[in-house]
Amino acid sequence: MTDASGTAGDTPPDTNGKRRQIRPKAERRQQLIDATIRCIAQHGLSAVTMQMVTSEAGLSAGIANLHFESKENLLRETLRFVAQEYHDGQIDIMEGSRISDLSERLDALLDFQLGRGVTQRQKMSVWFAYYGEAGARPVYQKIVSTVDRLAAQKLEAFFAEIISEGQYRDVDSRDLATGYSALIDGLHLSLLVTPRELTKRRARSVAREFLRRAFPRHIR
Amino acid sequence: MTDASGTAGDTPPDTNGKRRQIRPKAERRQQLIDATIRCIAQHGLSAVTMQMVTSEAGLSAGIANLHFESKENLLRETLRFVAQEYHDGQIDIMEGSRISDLSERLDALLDFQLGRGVTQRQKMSVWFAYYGEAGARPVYQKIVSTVDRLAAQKLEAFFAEIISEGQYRDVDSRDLATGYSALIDGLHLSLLVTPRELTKRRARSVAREFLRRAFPRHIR
DNA sequence: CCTTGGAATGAATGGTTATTCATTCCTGAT
DNA sequence: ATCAGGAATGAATAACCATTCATTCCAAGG
Repeated sequence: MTDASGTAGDTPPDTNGKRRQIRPKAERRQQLIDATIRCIAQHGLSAVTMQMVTSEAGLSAGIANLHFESKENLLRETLRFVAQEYHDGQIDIMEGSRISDLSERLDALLDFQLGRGVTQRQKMSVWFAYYGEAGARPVYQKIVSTVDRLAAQKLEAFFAEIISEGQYRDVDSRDLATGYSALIDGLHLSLLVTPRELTKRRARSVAREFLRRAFPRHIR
Repeated sequence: MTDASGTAGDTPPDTNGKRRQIRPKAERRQQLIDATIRCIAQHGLSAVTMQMVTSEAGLSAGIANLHFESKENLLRETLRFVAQEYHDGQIDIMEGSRISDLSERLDALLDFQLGRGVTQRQKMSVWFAYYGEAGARPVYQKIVSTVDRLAAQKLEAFFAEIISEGQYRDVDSRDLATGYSALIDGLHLSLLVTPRELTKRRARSVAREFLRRAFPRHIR
């Protein structure tokens, strides 16, 4: 739970309090990105310092600048990584060569979006920390937009398939995809900000109801 | 448009470049909160400095500490104000002694939530800036929770009225209220982060579709 | 076993920022 | 008109933080 990254693999026993380790550039970068995610989740984006990140990574002060050149760069790359991870996961399910049945694929998507991996406080915190700054930072907007657009298109195409298979009338795949995405984002937000009012279980049930009203013959 | 506060009234001609003005404490506080909102919207929460706020307010450097004691306090009060403003507006409509017809009241709610006042970039930016930090700041969570809970209850009661009037089956007012709130939040988020992909007009249509599927005899 | 390229370190630097407080000077009361 | 209270100012201060770079020392190739 304390070390929850799905990417950096095992943190080797950092019991080696002294010995200096030399590792490949890519690995160090990922290590620092993972540490940044944890710091943002724990202290908030606006409170994150380089000290905090490097010490969380168990490394020395100057190393983040060595591998990322600047703090801004590190934060940018961290956002890119989180955004990419989320959207890759979604797209993987939607392209769904893995699951052919559309109903099952819908379920899998829901599982992914409101399941363990994504709704971990860590990831959600990071997600919304950047959203919060995006209003004032075109750079962040662009990263999210780029990656979002593709996922939105895939979702629309996926919904179009379902509409066609189910012969649903009076449903526009684009509007529905927009609505569904917004709903999921909003549920993530509630889970993050008011966890007392909304359990994950209920969030899933709410999202499922949305889908059931749109695609009654594909859900339940 | 540049001075969009609904509360602080007119900024008097600050053409008086020199003369020192003494004003009631409450007025100065509001003036500083308004300036803070503008600063957050323009530069992002993490970039806001006291200098920035006080100079945006056209006042001297030390004044924010004089009236709010600390930066943290100023930010906290600013969040409280924005949250209060949003939820008061919502509740005002939902209690709706003003509009007796339920369909019309639904429309009014939608207008408020996705209309000019709320979806101004300024307000949305502030809103999500705080949400972003909320994951790491119990204080923010508490402010939002407190004010949110009441609005959620009112919305649920409002939906229950509609369900009763329309004899809708298979609809749970609580889940529907949760879903609708989440949808609106998510749409605000899209309008903020990816405005290119979503116009206000379409956001309203998406939200309306949600309501129409739940309450077909009350919408359109 | 050397040697060497360059990864990692961490103390030093310079810039930024919240906060303080001695001073100024409105303004309402007398 | 005068005065006292206290609101507002803004220069000074101390803390903090990103970034630099001289130095250290690992590890791969000879």
